[in-house]
Formats: sequence, C-alpha cells, structure tokens
Amino acid sequence: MYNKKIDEKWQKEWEEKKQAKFNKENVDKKYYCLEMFSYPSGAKLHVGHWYNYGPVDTFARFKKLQGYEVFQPMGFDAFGLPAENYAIKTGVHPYDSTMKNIDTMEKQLKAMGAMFNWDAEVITCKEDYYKWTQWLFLKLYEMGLAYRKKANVNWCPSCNTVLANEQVINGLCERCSSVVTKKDLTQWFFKITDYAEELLDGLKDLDWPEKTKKIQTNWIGKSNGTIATFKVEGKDLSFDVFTTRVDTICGVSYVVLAPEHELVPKLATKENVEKVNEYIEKCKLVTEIDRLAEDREKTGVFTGSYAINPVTGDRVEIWIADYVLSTYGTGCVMAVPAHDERDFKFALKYKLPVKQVIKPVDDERIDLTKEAYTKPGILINSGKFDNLTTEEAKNDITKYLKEKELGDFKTSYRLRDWLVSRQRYWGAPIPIIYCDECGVVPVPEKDLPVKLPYNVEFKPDGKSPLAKCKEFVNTVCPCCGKKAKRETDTLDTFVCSSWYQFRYPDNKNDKKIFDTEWIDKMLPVDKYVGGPEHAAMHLLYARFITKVLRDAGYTKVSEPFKSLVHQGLILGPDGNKMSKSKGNVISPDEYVNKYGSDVFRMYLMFGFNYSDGGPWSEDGVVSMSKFILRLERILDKILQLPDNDNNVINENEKDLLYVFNSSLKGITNDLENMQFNTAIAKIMEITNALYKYDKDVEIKNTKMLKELAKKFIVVFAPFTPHFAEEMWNRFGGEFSVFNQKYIKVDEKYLTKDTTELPVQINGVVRFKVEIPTNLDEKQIEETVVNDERLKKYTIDKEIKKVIVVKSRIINVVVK
RNA sequence: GCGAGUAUGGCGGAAUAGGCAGACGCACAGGACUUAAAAUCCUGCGGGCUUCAAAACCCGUACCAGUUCGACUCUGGUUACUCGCACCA
Repeated sequence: MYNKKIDEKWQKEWEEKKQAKFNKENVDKKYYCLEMFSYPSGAKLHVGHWYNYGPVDTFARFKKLQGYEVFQPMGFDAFGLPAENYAIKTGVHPYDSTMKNIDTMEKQLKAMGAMFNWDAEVITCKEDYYKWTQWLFLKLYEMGLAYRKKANVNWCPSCNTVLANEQVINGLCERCSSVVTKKDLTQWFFKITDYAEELLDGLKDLDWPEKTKKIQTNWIGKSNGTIATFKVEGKDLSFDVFTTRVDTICGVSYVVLAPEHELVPKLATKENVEKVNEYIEKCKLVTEIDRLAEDREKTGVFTGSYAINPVTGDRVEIWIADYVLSTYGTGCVMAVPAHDERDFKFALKYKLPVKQVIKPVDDERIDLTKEAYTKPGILINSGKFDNLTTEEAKNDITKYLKEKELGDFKTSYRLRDWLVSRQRYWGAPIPIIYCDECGVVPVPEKDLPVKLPYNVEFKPDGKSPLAKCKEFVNTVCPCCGKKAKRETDTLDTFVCSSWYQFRYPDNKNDKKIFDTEWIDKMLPVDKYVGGPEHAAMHLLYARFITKVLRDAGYTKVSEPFKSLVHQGLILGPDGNKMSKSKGNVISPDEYVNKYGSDVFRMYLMFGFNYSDGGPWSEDGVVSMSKFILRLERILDKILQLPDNDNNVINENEKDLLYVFNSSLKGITNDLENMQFNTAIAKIMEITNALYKYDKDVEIKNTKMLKELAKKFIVVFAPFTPHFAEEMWNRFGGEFSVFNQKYIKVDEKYLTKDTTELPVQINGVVRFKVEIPTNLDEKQIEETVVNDERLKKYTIDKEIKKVIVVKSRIINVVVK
C-alpha cells in the first residue's frame, strides 16, 4: 500500500542512480525549468514553497518523459534582512541561522521527491557565489552603469536602511510596514534607466502573463511629450519643463517647481525667501504616506520671481509646491489650470488666473469655473496656433520651440535608477575602496571576494554595521598602496537574485562568472515559475542585468526568462492569508508524514486552478489519499489477473480504450498549459473506466488490460512520482519509469462508429440522435428531419432552417 | 481617480474556435458487503413544477440590454470583489 516508506525507497534509488543529472551531451534537447529559489528566512518549507515546487516538478518530469534533457536546479537566496533581524533579536549569527535553515530546507526539498539537480545548487551568501555578485558590480562600474550620488532616498527607520523605490509600498516599508521617511545620503545606483526603452520593448515578445507585462509597462511608465525652456525674468536663469500637453502652452498662467529643485534658492526674492524656506522645511517633514494621501490639499508658495512663456512671451509667476515631484520629468511643470485638474485646484486656492485655450470639438458645454477641461480639442486664444487640433498643435508647437531653440520632443520614463546600497550587515559587500589620494577605487578582480567578516556588531543604529568593524574598513589602496577605507554598505539582495539563472548551469566555475559558450546553450530559461509579487522587482532587475551581461559580451541572451507562469496563493482554511497571528498556518510536514509526498502534491494540483490558488481544505487531502489507494487497488487487481487467450476488442474494450486515449490527449494538453487540476480529473476518469471495465466484463482481455495499465502508469507518473515508480516496478518495468517514452495517443480508438448529437429546436436541446460518424452534413440533416421526435415541435409550424455543425450539434429553426 | 482582472450548484472547480452548462472531486442521500461500524464497491445529486413513478415543461453561469439559428463565452452599460499604478505634468 502506498505510504511514506515508498517515498523514501524511491528517493534513495533516484539519488543513487542520479536521476536528476543533466547530461551535457544532450544539451541540444535541453529544457531549463526554473522555480524561483527559496529564501531561507523561516526554518521550514511552507505550503507556498510546495505549491510552487510540487506542481512544477510534475511539469518538469513530464518534459523529461517527452524526451527533453531537463535542467531543474534549486538554490537559496540566502542574504537579506530577515536573517539579520532574527540575529538582532536572538543573538544567533545570520550565517549560522541561515546555514541551519538551508540544511533543514534541503532535507525537506529532498523529501518532496522533486527532480532537483543538487549538483547545480547555488547559495548566494557563500563566497563562491557573492564573489561573482561583486564582480558583476565591478562590471557595471566599469561600464559606467554603477555610480554614486547624493540623493534624497527612501529610509525605513525600523530596518535602519534605505529602500529602492520598488520596495516602498504605499509609503510603507515592503518588509516591516513602517512609515518610510526621506534622507539625504550618498548611495550607489545602477543605471537601469539606460535600458528603459529596451526593457519596455522586449516585453512584447515574451510568453509572460499579460498582467505582469502590464505591471512592468506601468512601472517603466513611458510618456512622449515636449520639453520647453522658460527664462526667468530679469535674471540669467532658465529652466525646462516637461509636458505631454504642449498644445495648452498658451494657457500657462504660472509655473511650479518642486521644493527640492536646485534653482529654488536663486529664485526666492528677498521679500519671499523666508516664506519659501519655511515651506521647504515643512515639506521635508511630510512622510511618504501623507504625501500620497488621497485628496490631499495642495500647498505651495510664490517665489517672487517671474518666468517668460516661450511661445506667448507672457510673464507668469514662479511657484514652488510639493505636488510637483523632483524625481519625474524635470521637476518643473507649466501650470495650465483651464485644462489640468491639479493645476485647476491649485489656481483656485491661490487665486491664480485661468485661461482657456482648448475648446471641445463638438462644443460640449464646459463650465471652467467648476472644473478643468482635460480632453483634447481645438485650440483657441493661441495666436497663430488657433484652430489646430490638440494633436496637430503638439507637433507644430514643439517644432516652433525647436526652431527658437527653446524646446524639443522628449520621452520621459517613470522608472528611476536602482538604488543598490544597503546599510546592513547580511549582504554582499560593495567592492569599492575610498582613497584620499586616488578617490573611488574599485577592488581589483584578483582580490575578490571582498569577504564579509564574521565577527561584527550588527545592532542597528543607522550606520552600516561593517563601518564598526575596523579590520574590515581599514585597508590599503590598490592603486597607491596608502591607507584607505572600504565601502561599508552591502548590496541589495535583489542584485544577488538578478543573475542566479546564469550561475546554475556553471555553478562551480572559479575562473569566470560563467562560461559564455556553455551558458548560451543553456539559456534562456524555458519555463520560469514563481509568485506574482516579483512582477515589478526581481523580474525587472533580472532582465536588466541580463542585458548588461549581454552588452558586456558575456552572453548572447537578451531575455533570461522566455516563458513565465505565476502560481497562485494558498490561503488558510478560513480564506485568509496564512499568518502566525491568525493561527491559520498549515504545515506541509504533517500531511507529508501522514499521507506521503505524492498525496500532498496531488492535492495541491487538483484542488485549485494553478494560477489562482485558494483556501486550504482538509477534506481535499483525505480524498486525494483515497484516490491514490483506489488507483493502486485496481492496478494491483489487473496485475494479478491470470493471463488468458482472450484478445477480442469489443464494445467494452473499445469504450475503455476510447476513455484512455481521449483522456491522454487532454492530459498532455493540460500539462503543457500547467492546468494540473483538469489533467488529474482525466486521470480519475481513466481510473473510473478501469473499474467499470472490471465490473462489466466477465472474461477480460488481460493482455490489453495489462499493457494499458503499464501505459497508464507512465502517463500519471509525473503526478505521483514515487507511487508510479513503485507500480512500474510491480508491473515488472525496468527502472525507471521516468526513463520511458511518453505515451502516444492511439488515434484509432478516438473515432467511434456513431456519435450522439444533441438536436436543438430554436436553440433549446430537445433530444439526441445517434449518427454514424461517416455521414455528411446533408445526410445528417435528413436523418434529423425524418426523426419521429421532431414532429411534435413542427405541428402547425414550418422548418425554416437546419444548422448542422458536424460532430457537435444540430439546430432546427421552426416558425 | 486611472488601468487590468474576476464573478458558474451547498463547496473546490470544469467547459478547444460561439455549439449538450455544471467534467472531475468534496459534501449529502440511497443500495451492496458486514452481526455491526469503518473501509470498499455501485447508484443518485442545480432549482422549480408535476407525479404512485416517470416523461414532458419552465427557470438557471453577478445584474440590465444587444448581436446570433445558437451566448458562461462576443459587444455596450451596471454592481461587487481582487490586483497594479496613483499629484507622472
């Protein structure tokens, strides 16, 4: 009887016989199947890991049976805040706790029985990995893609570190939900904005969920517009504004700069400087969460200076206001209250003029005392641009500005450079040395890795823990040999995970980050599976780094993940997200121990639509256990049937073979699309058909039956690998069932002599007819029209039309 | 506010390309086996109406319209929930 012992027996056998080994000579048939690696913050695998890895392993095994050389590696994203926070709380060193967790999780992953290639394992906190993460940093530095700048950055006061924009969720820290504040710091950035256009453009060819592509598209946030230069009246100063509605430029009634804008101190006049400074100070105190609050009242202050409209020559007030973001566009906007909602509200509050320059095309009435008219229309009050449409005017006005050298077409992106410095201990040290003589000096490649020291005081106080470790900080300059200091910040863990897909296939290379020729054979990843929460961060960063490596000449690959799938989320039995505080956490171990790993995996695959997930159900697991035992009983019964000479294929045999082959066709198709739930439904149908045959037929065709059973075992093997290996063995199959060829559909059993077709009268199904499969449409129509049962629907009526959809349906229209 | 998605029995969920709504499973009910229970095997199972029973008929995929011989599926609108973005100029 299937149980946990069977799991263990075959796991041992698979390991001994290296089932998961990747045979390099078959690389032309490679299938790189990758699941997002584990983050060993908790001590154990949770249901989410299982839901990611179990079903995908089924997919990988299916690919193996189809004849692919499957590469399915596993590893650990081992640096990061949770281990460090745990250390702060308990005093256990992050390295020790992480390694212990990895040890436990490896054991659990092995007990899952997935076909992971452990020879290819990577652990990001180990020297042989982070050496290359540091190398990657140096490469970016060399290419001018890593740079240092002072910036007003997102600061989490609880984690005591800066955060990338992507890590700020609604003004809160992604990890601890503290309110994020701002801080001026000199930090390292990666120039991801250089790749904005390509990152956007590359999306269209990817086999990714549309939603994920959309998230990335929004995140990159491309918009086409115009840049226009406003000169400051009476001063030798000017500034640029970015606008997507240059057609409204004649309606500019004031301009606004972000409070952080560098020109602001020069623009504040004597009378206004006090008010301006006061306002700037006030803005600094506003937290991200307040700033984002809906319907927040707009505030601002007049600088006392005036700007000249480059088209009309009009003189307009220069204001500063924090509704203008210093980080987008140029940090300055031209305000057109008549045609922009925000400008309108602001103008109303501060009694600034409103000038209409666009009128609706079809003369919809618009009351400009109450709201702004933001739609495109026809220009008015715009001098020589009058009567142009919005689209024409955008083009003409920009060209006019360009001629006068006061503007040009311009594309802006919402995407900002990736801030990679972290003021934390548990990460890869940034390989940079600061020398009084030579300035910023990259650590030479031969000196890598810059080792993360073990004995460090990592209690957080806003400074990098490494700064307190003298042995680490103090070094000599690789250029001049004089005393110098190391960079003490570490790299964002997303840097570590942005390139791991390249390291797996060549994880032991100690000469290079990876071998280019080999990697170009192994990449891209054919199927990448992980949670949708990584849509904007990990997946964007990994694409960026791939393009950087390509441009550095290390690979030909431009996109790392050809095809992407997101699994859903398994909720607690109460329908809420699993959390300790809610007490609804399901532990996989309990179930795996009780029912076996195959049962657990089957339940996860059968109970939900894979990409939706849903609430956990206790009953579902029990029923799945029952199903596997039911399947085992009928297979054992077939196995024990004494052989006979009955070779007939009659109706019963045909029915069975029909169910088998049509289900097989469906299963194959479902697996390709990761529709595990429907695939398992079809496995159940085959099982039910075997029971039915067993019940209905006294003298069985045992030869056919036994052959069919063996084929069936191969078909369901990816779903229940241990159980299937066991059954394959019982049926005398040679090890391993996964070395068999996937079963082909036998088309001859898919066609039946007659088909039952539903007959509709005016679109409502009334009865069914048995139609020989070889009849054509005309003959089918005749059969139906002459059917006795049709008569009662045609009394006093006339048959207007008969629609025959071959092998589907017949619709008789009567009136 | 903008954008995207989802909505199907008591429950989880199915339904190529517009063609039998509810596959498969859970729960429930009945039967067989059993001294009995469990397990197992078999059967039934959207609602209504009718009936000794059945056939037949009517309603039914969030709601309201539309296109079509035919709509869970396509179009327009409404509601609810989920997700993404959010003062992006």
